[in-house]
Amino acid sequence: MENSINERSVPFSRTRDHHANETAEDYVEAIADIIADGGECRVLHLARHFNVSHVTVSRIVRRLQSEKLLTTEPYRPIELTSEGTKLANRVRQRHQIVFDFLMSIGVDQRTAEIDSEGIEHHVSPKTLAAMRRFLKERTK
Amino acid sequence: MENSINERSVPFSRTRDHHANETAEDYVEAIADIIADGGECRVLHLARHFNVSHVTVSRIVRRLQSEKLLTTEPYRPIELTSEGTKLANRVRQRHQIVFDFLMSIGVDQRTAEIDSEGIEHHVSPKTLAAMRRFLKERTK
DNA sequence: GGATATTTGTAGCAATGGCTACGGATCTTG
DNA sequence: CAAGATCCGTAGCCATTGCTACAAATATCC
Repeated sequence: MENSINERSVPFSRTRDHHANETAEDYVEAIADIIADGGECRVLHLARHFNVSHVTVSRIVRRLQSEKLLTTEPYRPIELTSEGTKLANRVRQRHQIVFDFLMSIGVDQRTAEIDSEGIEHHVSPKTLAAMRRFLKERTK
Repeated sequence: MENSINERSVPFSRTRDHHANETAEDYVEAIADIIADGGECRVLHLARHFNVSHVTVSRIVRRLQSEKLLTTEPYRPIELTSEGTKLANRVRQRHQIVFDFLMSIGVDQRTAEIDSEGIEHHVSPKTLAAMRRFLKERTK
């Protein structure tokens, strides 16, 4: 795990690492959001958020802890490390831009919410910059 | 496998089926392209295309055959079924629109190629329609 | 036709992410 | 404080997609 927001430089580098990266991005983003909302983030919050069992969350949380993106203790809330927070901030920014961008080209809000979640992981810095430029032009 | 081009209607329905679907889409698209190019599609062509071992391709091809998207026999070329061809056509169209769309907002070709491959699987019909509208406006 | 090269299949391993079932920890509440 | 509810960890299953190593089939080339 390189903790880079987009490590692909070659087509179809579809490795397990890539998927694991997406999962990490989704999780730190969700954790940051949940903490921003309710104050603390528990396994069950994530399980509800992703609509998976608490067991799946538990295992992924353990992995992300070993990758130093978060800290937690058994039966305790989940916190992001500084590294995890940095990643979360980048991911949230990127997500927001992709969402705003989809809205700006006329996608309805519900669809923009769903699609931006899937699309965000595949938006390279260059494409993100293009979306940013587009939004800037629009608001003029 | 529902053979639908975008079955997500709820955020984070991140099931194994979803990933398997993406793989199926990538493979039928690649097979159609390879056949359109060189005439026949072998396991090794796909292995080179996706930059994975022939073993990985072999197993996935077997699965896609059981899903009736393609036909093949041991040591024989791979053919798409009518169902597989239909899916391939839809995927190729969608891919082309996403690629054209990225180019139209100022993304360089190389980046558009790479990002469109990842993004395409997450573009719902509604978002695709918005991209189509955008491209139509542009050419005016 | 037979040796060689290429291609493909099989066996078997690992990592990731789904799940249910069960049990233990923690919190809430009377 | 004890009982019940809630939350979470562990065990153990499956599917998918990576891999190497080895073996078999097919194609190629004298």
